[in-house]
Amino acid sequence: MAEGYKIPRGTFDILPSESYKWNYVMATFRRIAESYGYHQITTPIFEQSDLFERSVGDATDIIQKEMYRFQDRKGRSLALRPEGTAPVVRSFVENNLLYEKKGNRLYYMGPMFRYDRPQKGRYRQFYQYGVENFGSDHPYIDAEVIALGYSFLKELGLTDFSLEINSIGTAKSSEVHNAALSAYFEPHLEELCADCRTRLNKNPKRLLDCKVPSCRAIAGNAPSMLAYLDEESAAHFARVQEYLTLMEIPFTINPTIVRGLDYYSKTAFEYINNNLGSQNALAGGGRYDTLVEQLGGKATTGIGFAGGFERLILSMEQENLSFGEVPHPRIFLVSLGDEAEKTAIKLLTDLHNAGISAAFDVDKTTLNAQMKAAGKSDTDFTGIMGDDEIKSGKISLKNMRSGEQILIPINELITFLKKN
RNA sequence: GUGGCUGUAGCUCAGUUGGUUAGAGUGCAAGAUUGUGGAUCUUGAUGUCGUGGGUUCAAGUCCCAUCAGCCACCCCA
Repeated sequence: MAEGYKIPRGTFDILPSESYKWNYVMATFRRIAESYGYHQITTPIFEQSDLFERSVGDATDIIQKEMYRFQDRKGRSLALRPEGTAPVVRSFVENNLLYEKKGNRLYYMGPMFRYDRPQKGRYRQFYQYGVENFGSDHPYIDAEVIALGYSFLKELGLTDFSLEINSIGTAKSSEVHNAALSAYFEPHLEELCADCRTRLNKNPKRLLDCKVPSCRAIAGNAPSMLAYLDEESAAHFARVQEYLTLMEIPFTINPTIVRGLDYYSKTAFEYINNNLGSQNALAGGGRYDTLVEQLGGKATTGIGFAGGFERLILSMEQENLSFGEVPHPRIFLVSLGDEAEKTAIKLLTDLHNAGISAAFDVDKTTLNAQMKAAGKSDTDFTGIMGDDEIKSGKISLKNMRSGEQILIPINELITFLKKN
């Protein structure tokens, strides 16, 4: 480390002692997604930059200041993906997945990149899981996608979160609402905070959940999003709620949920954990009925959500939840003397070939040191071999949890370990 | 991108108004224990005091810059 290299800002290593947590949540997500009939899709971590500019929205912070953009040697403008939906839609269109058996229920996991100021729960390279469902605009599908996310969080044991849903209507009704908001806030321009003044032009809906008290007071009487829903969106939203109720999924309606990406329409939802500090969104998503067509595909509706693994693990740690079994060897071999060491190494090879995790510490020679190493490894069993055992072809097997010790023939060890 | 707090051993942290060889707990290693781990005891190793500059006879301590983490804003996963 003479050079003192340091990890880039906002990134982190997943160290060996933490990896099992990541594997656990990833495996759980995969299991839940597959139980809902979803199939995994993996897309590159970089794409043409205009894929994101056109879908996420030119004016959004994600595109304006957070995207890692670069040129390759041929001058192509590429970007490290800041989110997962656009690439999946790109692949869906490019590969005509609409016509594939496994094409319209997709899930993905992988790193995303956003040049943000790092904070707990917010990183420049972060890992997301998500699902996308194409081809049906039935409100049941909305409820099912929401249910998938809900089941996942529940399956992990999380309880400190809430599901908030909203409908942002169609692009048309949203425009009308924006106009109404502008008309409403315009006269109050002087009283608004600096952020809200820029929001007024960029995205008036954002004024609705400003945290500044003076803005809040004004926003209190502002025209609500729900009041401006077109008939179809309103009916759709009502039915989504009916299905969620039928599925016994608790939710609250939060008319200030906006979502930061341009492509959303109708249903929008977030899973919020209020103990996480200011980065409190566990996952979020919504319907995007025009995105596929916008990206050059046949008009196809879609809905999906994405969540961050970092915040998930943080929440689980806060709630003291289990990440499954901590990896440890099944058996640790201890040998005394040269003959025994040879036997141990042969046995170790057999164990590895049988797919049993087995450990051995050649550097430690005394029994005591080896036993200590065995204890530290958190092994289930320790197999001890000395002169006595070698002569009789047996191994002393100590159960490290109970302390019990038995003597069994070496050639029965693998069978024994598979059974116990 | 804005404002604030912090940075000393692998980890958690102490370090008095600037003063000589920078400490503790934990973890790590060895031994007590050359056929039995987890408890206890003994001993031991480990620090560019985030980095770079400055002030000073003297800087972990003061000043400036820089990097990083955290908190709030912003944004969002």
